[in-house]
Amino acid sequence: MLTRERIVAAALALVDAEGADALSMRRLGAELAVDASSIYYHVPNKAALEDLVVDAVMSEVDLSADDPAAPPPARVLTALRGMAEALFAHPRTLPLFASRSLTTPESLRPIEHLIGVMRETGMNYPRCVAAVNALSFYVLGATTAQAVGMLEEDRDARAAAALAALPAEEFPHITAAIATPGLLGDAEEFELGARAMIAGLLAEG
Amino acid sequence: MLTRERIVAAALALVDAEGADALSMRRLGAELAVDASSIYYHVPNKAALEDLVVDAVMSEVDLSADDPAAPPPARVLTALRGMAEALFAHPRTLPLFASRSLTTPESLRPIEHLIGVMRETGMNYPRCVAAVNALSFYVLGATTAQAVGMLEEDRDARAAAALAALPAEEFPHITAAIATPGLLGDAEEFELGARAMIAGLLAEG
DNA sequence: ACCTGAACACCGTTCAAGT
DNA sequence: ACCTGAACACCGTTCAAGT
Repeated sequence: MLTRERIVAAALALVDAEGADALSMRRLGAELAVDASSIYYHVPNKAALEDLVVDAVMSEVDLSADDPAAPPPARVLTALRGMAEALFAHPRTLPLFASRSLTTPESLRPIEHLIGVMRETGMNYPRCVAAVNALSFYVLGATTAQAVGMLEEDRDARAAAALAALPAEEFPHITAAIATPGLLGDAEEFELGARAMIAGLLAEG
Repeated sequence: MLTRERIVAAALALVDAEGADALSMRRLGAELAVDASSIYYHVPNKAALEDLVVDAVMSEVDLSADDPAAPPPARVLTALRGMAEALFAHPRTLPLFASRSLTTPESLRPIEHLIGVMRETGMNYPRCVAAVNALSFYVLGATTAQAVGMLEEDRDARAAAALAALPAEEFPHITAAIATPGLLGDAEEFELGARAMIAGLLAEG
């Protein structure tokens, strides 16, 4: 029996293994030993399926490390770490996050959690939402930047070549930045940026 | 005569008018009154074309408002405003930004500029890059959030319906946030988040 | 040098028909 | 209720051939 769960699990596995471009209804059907058209009985269309893949990844976020007694900045940092961990476990789904949206209660739980923590600082809702939005995009950005290294196959040699070909006189900083080895590990870099953003966003509350 | 410039201009116009999904080599060929295969003489493939569309938008960023004598935080804010303005002028290209990368000198100029300004605070290169990365993703995130309102056609009614259907007991904050009218205009919200991030990122320099 | 046409190997989606 | 098969209207990319 085909179920929505089986379909989503197969779709996520396919994206993990071969990238977002490899996800097609026909290919997915083959993977499930079923005709492509059968999928439409369980999922309205491909866009909805992509939403569900994004939901599945976001549902893996572990919020159990939260200590409700800790100060808000520490709690937010813990939550962001949890998000980064889940995203990093599925780097090839990252492009989907930008164009798709969260649709299930399970996947919206981390967002609910973050708004709740921000809220305890006395910030009003519109500002909480803006702050959570900024933080979420930071996590997505930092995770994407880290994933670039491990996904050379997906990555365009073109982009790297373009950076390398940049005239050093006109682009001294980019040139120098490329030449400077990352003094910080990825994890430390993530922490630094996250702490900075949290401090900034909570300071003006 | 077909040129790379004409192709990119037509591609950007097409995405602006009908969204990123409408961009196909065949459709673009029709728009240029040329066979789809002719495009391959000027651009290696569709991924490269999408890179060039992203480059074209980023090249529109106006950095002329920069005052080199101003303090770094003010200069960074000015640059982010310029980026947001350019992105907001082409909201339907935003999904492309997440999956494509900048490849031309013109489009990398705002990045070079930002790194340079950060650099004047004495921050080392890896941290400058991390900071600029975080700020860029903030601009992308904030712009995307703002664009959602004006692009209902692209937007899934599914996403909105999912939020509305969320059980209020389990998701009190999201429910409340939806019900709370945006007290801040989009522009003010962008400014607040941007100032907060800049303050946070420059503070620990 | 620049463009075309045909071909190859794919797509997403619908819908009558089967069980 | 659940799945299939065929069909429709598309795709990206290649490559010999034309001018």
